[in-house]
Amino acid sequence: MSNYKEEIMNIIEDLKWRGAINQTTDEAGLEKLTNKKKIALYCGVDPTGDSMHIGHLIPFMIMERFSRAGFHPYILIGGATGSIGDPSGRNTERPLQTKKMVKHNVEALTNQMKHLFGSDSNIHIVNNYDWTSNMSLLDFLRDYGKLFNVNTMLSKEVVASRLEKGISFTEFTYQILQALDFLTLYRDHDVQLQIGGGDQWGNITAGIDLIHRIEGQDAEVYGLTIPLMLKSDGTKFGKTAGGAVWLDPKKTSPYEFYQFWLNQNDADVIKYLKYFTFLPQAQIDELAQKVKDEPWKREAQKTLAREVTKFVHGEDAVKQAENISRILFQGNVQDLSTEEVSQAFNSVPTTEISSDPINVIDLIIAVGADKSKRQAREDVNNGAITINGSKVIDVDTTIQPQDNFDGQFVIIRRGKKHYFLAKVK
RNA sequence: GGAGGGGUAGCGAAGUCUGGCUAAACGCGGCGGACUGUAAAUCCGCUCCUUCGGGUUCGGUGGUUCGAAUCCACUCCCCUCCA
Repeated sequence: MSNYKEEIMNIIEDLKWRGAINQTTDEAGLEKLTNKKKIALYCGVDPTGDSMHIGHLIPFMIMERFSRAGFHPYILIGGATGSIGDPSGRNTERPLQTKKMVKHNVEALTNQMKHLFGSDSNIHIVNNYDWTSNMSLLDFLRDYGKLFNVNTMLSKEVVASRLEKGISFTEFTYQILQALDFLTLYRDHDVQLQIGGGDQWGNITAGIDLIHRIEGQDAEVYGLTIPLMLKSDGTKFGKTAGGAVWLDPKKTSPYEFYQFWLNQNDADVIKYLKYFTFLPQAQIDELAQKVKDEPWKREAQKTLAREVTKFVHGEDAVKQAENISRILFQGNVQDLSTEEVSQAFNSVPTTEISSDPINVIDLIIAVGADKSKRQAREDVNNGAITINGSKVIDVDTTIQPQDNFDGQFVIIRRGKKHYFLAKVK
């Protein structure tokens, strides 16, 4: 594979091709600047939860692209802004998080990010709590409040849309805090570009305005927003039956993560390849052609799953996920050795059972494959249940846990791809 | 404080006047199956629990009744308008 850095002519051109740009404050100016200077840039993440899901990857992929192209990205964790509440994207007031919770989330997210980008990454992580927490109210009002025109603040879409239902002064002030972040990063780290979701436009321009006011009109700063990621059917990207797809392998196993990407449909897969992988344009175009010519091979989906899993969980996780997938979908579990079972089912829900003979229905419940016996019976009657590779269609079947895999495991499958493992004590 | 409206299964929403035919329409979501490419779309089935006898449900409590989501009383919560 060719080097990403050499591959692209201009980062902005590349982002455009990848469909990663919704709007910019001055595209021509930004393109010119990025051509002659490896600028610093930032995007913010508010600690609204203690774990990241693939939605967080959307801005991160762009940061990583900048990083690989030699730029200097900063990821700002909103220890301050997160304790205020961003009114963007909401039509009601956000419940305040306790300070303790914000702190906990900040720590959790920071750790996850460090892990995601690796210790040798040149992506820096900063926390706006550091420059906000000790500012006095009087300083805030005198130094910055004076520079914000309430009329302008009111006219921002996010605020305007809330005026009817009401917005607290706290949330109203959010844009000032975010503007202050941009200013601080501009001063301390020469950050010249802020990136955010489409709903961040107002906050980003607030920052640019503030910098212009304080540092002068010729301060060269830009904003760029990312389009909302939607599936081709118009539904939200990144949700599955089980909820969000998490980056934490404890919450979403690498195998499940891999499967999520593998299962993307033809209409979306190229869009995701452009967005979530670092593959060069030529290779993606080639894959796009393959989707048209031989869709059943699912080359594009496989590549997408491999690349994204590699980025998030590493090469070994990809190998393991591919291995598990091959066994589960192409082979017969009965052909597996006991050793292979424990490998392949490492990330599958596992329950300990005794070695006594057990009724199928009870086994299904014990292992958590269904939540009620009623449902379990229905699934058996529908032919949805497979034990150790053979279909069970009689609800009165008795399973001998010791019959397979050296008496160590029983493999339960519900439907096409839900596997459960019973470990015999 | 005053006047109205509302709380029904995971969600949305009928049913309440005219009590039983209502474990409760319909839509969404979810699950399974068919088709297929571990896709999308479509189609079919299921979607409170059960030892399959039954049991427990319509904010809560108590009542009327042979019988209540439906009628009555009290109570809690939510929304809108007025003060």
